[in-house]
Amino acid sequence: MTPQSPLQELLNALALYSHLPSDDQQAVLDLPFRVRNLDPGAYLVREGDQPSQCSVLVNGYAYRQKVTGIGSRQILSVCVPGDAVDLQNMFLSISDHSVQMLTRGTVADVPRQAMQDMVLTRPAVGTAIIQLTLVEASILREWVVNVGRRDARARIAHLLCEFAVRLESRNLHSHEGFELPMTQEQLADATGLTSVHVNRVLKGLEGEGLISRRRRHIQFPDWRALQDAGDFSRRYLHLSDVDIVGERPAVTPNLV
Amino acid sequence: MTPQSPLQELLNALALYSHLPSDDQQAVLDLPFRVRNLDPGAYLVREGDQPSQCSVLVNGYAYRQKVTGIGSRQILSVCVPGDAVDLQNMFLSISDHSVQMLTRGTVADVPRQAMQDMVLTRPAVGTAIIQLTLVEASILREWVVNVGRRDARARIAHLLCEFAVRLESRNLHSHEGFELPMTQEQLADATGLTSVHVNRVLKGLEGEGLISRRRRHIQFPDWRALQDAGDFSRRYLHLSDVDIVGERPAVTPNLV
DNA sequence: CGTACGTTTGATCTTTCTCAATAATGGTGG
DNA sequence: CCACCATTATTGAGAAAGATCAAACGTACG
Repeated sequence: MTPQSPLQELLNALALYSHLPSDDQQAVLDLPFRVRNLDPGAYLVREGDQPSQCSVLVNGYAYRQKVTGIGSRQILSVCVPGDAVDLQNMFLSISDHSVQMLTRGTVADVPRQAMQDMVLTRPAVGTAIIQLTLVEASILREWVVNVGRRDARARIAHLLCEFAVRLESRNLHSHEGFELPMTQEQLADATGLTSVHVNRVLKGLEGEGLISRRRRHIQFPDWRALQDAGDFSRRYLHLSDVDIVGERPAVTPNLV
Repeated sequence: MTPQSPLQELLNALALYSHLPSDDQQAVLDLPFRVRNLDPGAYLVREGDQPSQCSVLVNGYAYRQKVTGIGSRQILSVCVPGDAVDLQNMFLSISDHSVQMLTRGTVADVPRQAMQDMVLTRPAVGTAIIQLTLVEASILREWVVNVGRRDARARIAHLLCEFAVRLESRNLHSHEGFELPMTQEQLADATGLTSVHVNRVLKGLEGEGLISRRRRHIQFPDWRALQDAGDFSRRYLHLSDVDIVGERPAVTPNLV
């Protein structure tokens, strides 16, 4: 509603894991940046690049990706608004993967040096950024498990659960379900399957009453059953173990 | 040869990615710690734990691991001497995965607070630790690709290549090859395969002349061909893009 | 209105898993 | 030093999940 800095989203993301003192918050908002509007498929970073800025996703979705020697693609994670897309590149010079827009959207480019200075001189911000990075690593570990040790049905169900909870934790979707910003082929590349098989699995889940679909809009008529099918537990998202000890069901009231 | 602090290994690991001023080096060596000897299979951290110390692997090997609801195990990474096993737990309270010893070995437990203070008050150490964490994340991304988009033969070949290069970069094995510290079942859990199939693939690689084996000792008669089979490029290990720009073939003279 | 992209469906083929059994190997106690 | 036991490695045969190939169908958009 109210006009706000594009970097407000970044602040929200950081606030998920730590409380930032208000001068640190201000420092984040005062970061220099330049805004860009991007189309689906546009690259934010390319594998091998040595980027001089750190892009923050302001709105829209993006994904991390790597391509094998024989040309198949693996999607490594989906970035949501507020994600700092290449923290990696702040401390490692050469990017080891690519980041592309999934939907149309906007990013704010922050000079690498400014971001780095802030992380190193403001312990609270540094802690928050490290926490974000560690949560991303935790999600990555869960993806290894998903792709390595679950069958197709569980992989898809797990991905849908993860996405729903992550969106919910950032207040990006309503109880009604959400708009999945990916094609079935992208879903396949995220789960290590083929698009043909993804299609069949989705139909299967729909037939079982675990999801319902109208185009890419997904709803969860039986959230509990979907979690079971996907062997999903939100623990690895670390949504409530930094500030608050124990469960905090209020975060996703309608999904518990 | 010379008696040295158990934390020397940690320092070596940090030095791989940054040059540390000598007072920072000393600060690392001055960290308080307690040493423990552990048998294979011993847990360093359990999923769900809230550990109060950060363990550094001094010698031997360990692995990160998660178990799915139906009981299958996925190995997420192999830790080598010098790895700080739970940096995660320094900034996130609840561990999202387990770490177990692969071989007999020793760890040095550093109090969480001491480690955290050092990271936050010494920018050079903080930078080095963040770099280590980011390289681990990069390796994790490559594992997602490996498990998600490569066939069995490539997965095994890739794993062998990665392990060889990582050991080499820390001077932990000779040109002759190395002692693989894993059973075929653990290899299977690392690659999302079954031990039966791992066995067949290993025999296949041996038959093709890409590796040779005497028990768990692996040699590489045709290193180039093995890399090709595994679609392996060491770029994602970030071994030479922090301090030094461009390739530095000296790191693994016999493996290039 | 047509074109491009995404989805859906069917038929067939491969890779990898499962189940089962046998053979090495290393460690241990006598 | 040797016999025994628990692990680990190896091999075979059959089953299954998912891939591949091919085609038709929708839908959005210029």
